[in-house]
This record gives sequence, C-alpha cells and structure tokens, in this order.
Amino acid sequence: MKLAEAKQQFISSWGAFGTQWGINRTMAQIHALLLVSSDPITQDEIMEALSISRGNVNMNIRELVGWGLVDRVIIAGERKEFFTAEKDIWKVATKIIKERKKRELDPMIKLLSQLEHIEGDPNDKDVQQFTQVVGSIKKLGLQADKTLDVMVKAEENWFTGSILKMLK
Amino acid sequence: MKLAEAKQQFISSWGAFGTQWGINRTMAQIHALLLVSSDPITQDEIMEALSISRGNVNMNIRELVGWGLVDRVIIAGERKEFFTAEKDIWKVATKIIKERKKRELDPMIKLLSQLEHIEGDPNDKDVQQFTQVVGSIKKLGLQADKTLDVMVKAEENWFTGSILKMLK
DNA sequence: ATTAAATTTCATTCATTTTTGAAATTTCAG
DNA sequence: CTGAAATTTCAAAAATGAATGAAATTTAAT
Repeated sequence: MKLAEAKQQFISSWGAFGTQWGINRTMAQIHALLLVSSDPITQDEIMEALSISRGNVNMNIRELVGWGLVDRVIIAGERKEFFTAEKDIWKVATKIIKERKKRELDPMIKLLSQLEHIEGDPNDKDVQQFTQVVGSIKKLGLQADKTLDVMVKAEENWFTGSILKMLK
Repeated sequence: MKLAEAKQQFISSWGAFGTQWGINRTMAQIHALLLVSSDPITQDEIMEALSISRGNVNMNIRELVGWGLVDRVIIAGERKEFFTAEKDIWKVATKIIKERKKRELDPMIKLLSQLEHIEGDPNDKDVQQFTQVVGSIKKLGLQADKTLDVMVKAEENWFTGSILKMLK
C-alpha cells in the first residue's frame, strides 16, 4: 500500500472510529490528519486535504486545542497560524482519559450520589432495587475512576506493559 | 427525593450519558428503566413509561438483547413477552466491555496492522512519521485489549478493589 | 383452521447534529 | 494608522440519526 492511500484510509477510519465513541467525525479526521503530518500545517491545508469548509476546520481545531491534543504553532516569517498534533500516543491517551473523566465520569458519580438517598419505605422492593442499582453503578464509577488514576500515574509503565506483569 | 422522581432522573441521565458514548439515547433509557424495575415488564409498559412508539421499543429492546444486557422472560399464563435487565452491574460492565472490544477494538487493531506496512522509502520523513504513529496506536490498542482481558478475567476482584491494592 | 393478539418491519417523518459560507472581527505588515 | 490577510462567528442549509405508525408477519388460544 502506498503512503498516500494509507493516510487516506487512516484518516477515514479514525473518523468512523471516533463516531462510535461519541466524537465528531470531522474532529477525529482532523486529528488523524495532523497525527500523520510530520510538519505543522495551516487551516487552509486542512480544508484542502479533507474537503471541508473554513468554518468547520476552525471550530474543530479549536475543540482539539481545547482537548490539549493539538497545538498552535507560530512559524517565524509566516503570517498564518500552523497546527500540530501531539505525536506521543501515550500522552494523547492520557489527555483523553483525563478529559473524559472530568467531563463525564465525575458528573455521573456526583449525580448517582444524589440519587442514592431517597425518601420512602426502605423495605419497599422497588426502593431496594433502585438504591442497589444506583449504589453499585456509583461503586463501579468510583472503581473506574481509581483505576484510571493509577493508570495515568503509572505513566508509560502501563503502555510499555510492565504493570500488567504484576497482575499475571 | 421521592422514588418516582429519582427513577425519572436516573433514566434521563442514563440516556444523556449514553449519548456521549455513542449509544442511542432511547436504548440507554430503556436499559435504565429495566435496571430500576424490580419485576419484568412488557413492551407496552416501556412505551407507556418512556412515551415512545411501539416500533422504537421493539428495535431497541432487540438491540439490548443482542448486547446480552436484557433477557426475554416467559411468564406462565401470560400471552405477552416480558423483559428484564441483568442487575449485577459487574456483569453488565463485563458484557459491554467484551462486546465493544469485539465490535470496535478488534477491527481497529486489524486495520492498523494492515496500515503498518507501506511501500516506499523508509527514510522518508513522512513514511517514518506514519508508521511510527500507526504502530504506536496499534500498540496502545493491543495493550488496552490485554488490560481489559485481565480485568474481565479478574472478575469481581477488580470491582471490589482487591486488585488495585497490588498496584499501590 | 381460524382469528385476534402480539410482534416485527421499514418507508416516511421528525429531530438533532454537523457543515457551510458570508459577514464580522482580529491581526499585523508596511 | 491603513488595509489586506487571517481568523472567528453564527444563522441558515444540509446531512445524519432516530422515531413513528401502519402494514405485514408471527404466534398461540380456541
């Protein structure tokens, strides 16, 4: 397979993959494009490469910068802004984990904590069922939270596989 | 907070949460409803509880059964089918992990393996960049795969927290 | 075997999300 | 400063994803 073809396939697959995980297809594609570009590129080049509008590039780039996955780069002598993606995949994963944890897991745990305490007869079958389910989902959330923290703190050790040996 | 209100909030939040993870809002809500229902319920009851159409209930219930999260229940003397959700949250998590792994992670790893080998000058900067990125994402995927396997095999130990002590 | 209930299907409709593109704003070279 | 280039915004259009509901099919009681 030729490089150009492989890049195309990577970009389009990364977009499809992102969609399944609740990530905007174009955002994922821009990310993919930047990941496989060895030099920083401009918004115009992204428009061109993905055949999308200026506004679309701008909003998604902004979002990617917000996630800490892409950086604005100033190139001496150039009027335009350039963009580049973090290439260290471990760092990319870490940032995504931290961000999704903060945006999604933490609020969910907070909500479940509120739902845990309900008025009414504690002997009622439905009350028991409800508190049991909510309580155990919260516990799962807290456990996931802890595990992800350990993973992130373990840094590259997880990635390189040295931590898993301890679990064998 | 009253039980009915808490159930409502749980169902609607579970739906919103699911959306962020690429899961159909209604499917997540039906799942939530079944999780907090102590007895099996019919499609008609789901329609009623969530104010959605018969077709919608049917398709999403089918999908949930496909994920192994919901079971059809035959009740003696009843003509209608009843449905019930797996209430053991650890089992729920395990099934979701296994299923998403199979549907998404495995195909992604397969694709990345194909993209790893490309024709062209191995000294080319872009070729190097590409193979490096694709290779490390594949490695991350494989590592995630292994970790999830260990987690699933560890069964309740992960959930109860006893495994994490080993990492401290 | 008949038929009424229950379930499933799927073309159409509706809702949500994403994209566009032109106008407004900002930036900066001269 | 000035103005052209670059960037940002956002209302409107397009695309996508989800829901409806009535028709078709299946099921099972009599």
